Amino acid sequence: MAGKKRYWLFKSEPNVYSIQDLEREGVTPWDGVRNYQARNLMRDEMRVGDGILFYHSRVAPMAIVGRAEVVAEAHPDPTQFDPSHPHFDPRAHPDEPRWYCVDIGFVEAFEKPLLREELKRIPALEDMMLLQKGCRLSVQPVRPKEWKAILRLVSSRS
DNA sequence: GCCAACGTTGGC
DNA sequence: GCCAACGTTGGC
Repeated sequence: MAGKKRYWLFKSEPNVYSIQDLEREGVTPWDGVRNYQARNLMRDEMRVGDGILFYHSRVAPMAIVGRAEVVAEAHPDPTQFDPSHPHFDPRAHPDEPRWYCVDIGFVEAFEKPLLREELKRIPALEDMMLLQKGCRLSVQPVRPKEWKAILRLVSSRS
């Protein structure tokens, strides 16, 4: 039996990979993640069909800019084996991969991005991981009530 | 650009 | 296995 649908938030610097890039490509492997906590979430927790909020970080204005979904479960991140790639990891071997990634598919780009500044003012999002001080996790879980609050906000503005 | 918060590495 | 040094992330 399939598990219950879960929700996630993926951070990305738009100069590196933006929601427009995802819209153009349709599907992309979320490679290059080199953090064990994020890897474990992708490898062990994510299932096809899970919802993803796409967040633009380190840019003004920082915002949730769209929605994606998990379209393929975790597989070894190919960039770890490629010596010419910036994310090459000499400690990884094909028979014992160290890093994994899921594939994500574009769902929608929000007409009006939800700015970090306004998210901070929404009571239902008070405990959201994204908004906690010092949270650097680039792939993180989102609670169902947070997902609902955010989608409600999106539909109320379009 | 700054720097606090955090994760990883490596000497012991 | 501790922990200081180092590197990185990412909000501001």
